[in-house]
Amino acid sequence: MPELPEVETIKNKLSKNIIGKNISNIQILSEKNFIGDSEKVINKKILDISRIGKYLAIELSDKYFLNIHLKMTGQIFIFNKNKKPDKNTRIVIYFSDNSVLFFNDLRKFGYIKLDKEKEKQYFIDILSSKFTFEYFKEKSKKTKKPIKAFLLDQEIMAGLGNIYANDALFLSEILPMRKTNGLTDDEIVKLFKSIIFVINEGVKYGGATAKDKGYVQPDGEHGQYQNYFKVYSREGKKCLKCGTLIKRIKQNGRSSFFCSHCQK
DNA sequence: AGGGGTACCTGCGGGC
DNA sequence: TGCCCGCAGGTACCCC
Repeated sequence: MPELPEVETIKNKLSKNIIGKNISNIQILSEKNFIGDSEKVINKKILDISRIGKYLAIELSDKYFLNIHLKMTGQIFIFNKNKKPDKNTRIVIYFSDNSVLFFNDLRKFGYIKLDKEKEKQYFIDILSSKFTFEYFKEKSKKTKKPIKAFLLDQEIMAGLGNIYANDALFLSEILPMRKTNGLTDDEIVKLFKSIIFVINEGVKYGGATAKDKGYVQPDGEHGQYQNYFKVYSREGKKCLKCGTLIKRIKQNGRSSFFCSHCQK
């Protein structure tokens, strides 16, 4: 579920809520969703929270990190200690001030991993200064696969998922099945700008909350970017620019949405 | 090497 | 109503 804007929103809200707290206990309700020795987190203090791509890293005292990936349906909530786990609660972290962190995940793909270092620090995060136009252009010239797959490759640029990749292609008027190294220089410019734009819009609206079981913020608030989708999930609806009906195809097992008139 | 397909899970909604 | 199928915001792993 969550892409860069969703994870960024979670990071920002968590920062306000849990930095400085001490962990008093942890309860693992689903073994596969916690990796590492969970006992080691007890009595650690939360020092900082950072994000790279779709990964969250909670820095603990004694140089430990809780690396978190939410995959499709992971959620993080902060409640007071009276809140009872529900059927999707996989991990509960108790703080000494009587608040709790819930890790909920319907599909159980996500995880919290205790490690001695942050994950994927080599990633080029889209909101970082390392993600430059020169870098983007150089990578695109060397890539033969379809542009949609290129945008989703976290090793190239970290943060885009299916929603924002589709919307960035729509804004730059490029069809998702085009070969990456076949794009013109002008298209590369437009695409780079569109990526930055949609990611920032996603952050501005607090991410996209589209379904009951999907992404919500740690305080239960919903994101609003779903009200600003450009093509994503709009199959059969009118293109916002020209009125042509939006089409959907499958690429590498994922849906791609596009306007066959506006996108070339 | 790089690309595609599948696996990992659960639940929802549509068609018959 | 019930069953079967496709679908879901992600990525690791296998195979060619």
